[in-house]
Amino acid sequence: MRALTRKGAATRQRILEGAAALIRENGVADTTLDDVLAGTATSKSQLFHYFPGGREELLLAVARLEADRVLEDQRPQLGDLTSWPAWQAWRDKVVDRYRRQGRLCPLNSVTSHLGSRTPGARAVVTELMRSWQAEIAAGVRHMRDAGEIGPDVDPDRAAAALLAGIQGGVLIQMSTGETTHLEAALDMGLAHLRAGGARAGKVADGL
Amino acid sequence: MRALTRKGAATRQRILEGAAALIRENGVADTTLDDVLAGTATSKSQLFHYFPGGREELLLAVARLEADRVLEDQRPQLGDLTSWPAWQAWRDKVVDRYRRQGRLCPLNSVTSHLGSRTPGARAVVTELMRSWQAEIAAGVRHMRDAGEIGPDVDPDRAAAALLAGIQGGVLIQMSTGETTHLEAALDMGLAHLRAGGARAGKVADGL
DNA sequence: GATAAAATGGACCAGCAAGTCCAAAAAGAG
DNA sequence: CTCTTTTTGGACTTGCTGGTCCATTTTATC
Repeated sequence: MRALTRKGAATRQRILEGAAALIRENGVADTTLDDVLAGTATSKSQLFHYFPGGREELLLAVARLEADRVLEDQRPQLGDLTSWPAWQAWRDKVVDRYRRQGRLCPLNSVTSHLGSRTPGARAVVTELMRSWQAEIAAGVRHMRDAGEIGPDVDPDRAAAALLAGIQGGVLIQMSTGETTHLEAALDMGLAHLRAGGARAGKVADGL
Repeated sequence: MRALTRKGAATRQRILEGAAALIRENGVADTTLDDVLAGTATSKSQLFHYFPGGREELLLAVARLEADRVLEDQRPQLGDLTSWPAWQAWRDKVVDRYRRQGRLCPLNSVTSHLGSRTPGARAVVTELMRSWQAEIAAGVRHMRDAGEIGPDVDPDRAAAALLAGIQGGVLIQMSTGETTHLEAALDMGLAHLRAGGARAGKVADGL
């Protein structure tokens, strides 16, 4: 049963990407299976052939696709947080990415629609957050080892805070359409790291 | 037409609160109008009598209700950010509130479900964010005037960053179930303010 | 080229949930 | 007490959308 012709694989991919595109444009709620069919020149039997779980399975696949995109769109900067200019470059890339994306956040849209019914949806997001945070933490660790950040800073916790700021910034952007909050959060997070990371009580002087 | 008997007002309220309770418990997607009817001992004609716009209007009303709750649940601490202990108390209250709330975030649930169809939904969130940020900013301003924070800190931008951290922390909690990120974001934000706000890089551009 | 497996087309079904309607009961006004 | 307005009950309609089914065509394999 694990057979899958080249043609079949192509069709599956076409459906998946077509669905993702539609959702990115119109949101999940306004994207029916028939829309996907029409938009990808496929028939219902094809969709259910490649996604036996129907709508739910398709949506989950789209979620995975979008989750991958999120990290990919931050490369290569995300994997190279080894100097302050590099951090700044990453920050700019993140802001730019979400500014382009506009109000719609396909991943949030999909997962909040699948909601609690599908544990898989949560897993996708959780996993994304985990690796995202891990990469940021690696950067913090690098800077700490390089002596740019005080040794008392917990990389994971700092990364968690930074990540939360990003997520919140994007969430707010979904309502306001502005990236103001995203930028403020990132800038504050970076400033805090640069200041040596809360060496409790001590204000950065030299630098 | 602006007639509304005492009995009528009570019924309307019963429907609204019943709907909110159901949504808080089961999420928007799994809450049908019939569920609301059953849960509030009302009939369909009543629902459409008091909410002529049907489901959409009801959901919007629920969104407003939940938005109000968010700020109310932070009082009186939110309005009294006048000392570091007070800030800490507020921080604890926020964490506690969302820890209690658990994975489900009714407001996010409702608005992301109404999505882009209803501009009103966005407006509710935007307004909530605006006043939330304003109250935080007032606190920052107070601390700055008291000399606890450097004069070069932009209260609005600091508040924006803090707010983004909160939102992101809650968002992540919706997947992970943990308040780790929320706490990390708040703690970092407060630490940063406490450290004097150490020159937050960019020039402020307000909201 | 024959046979099996996969891919495709599209009609059809079923259920649900939003919304409509009309008639009856209750409440208010005078 | 009567007349009007509001409130209520609940059956009914309707449209949409996810999902099923089977016949047909195409592709792989030997």
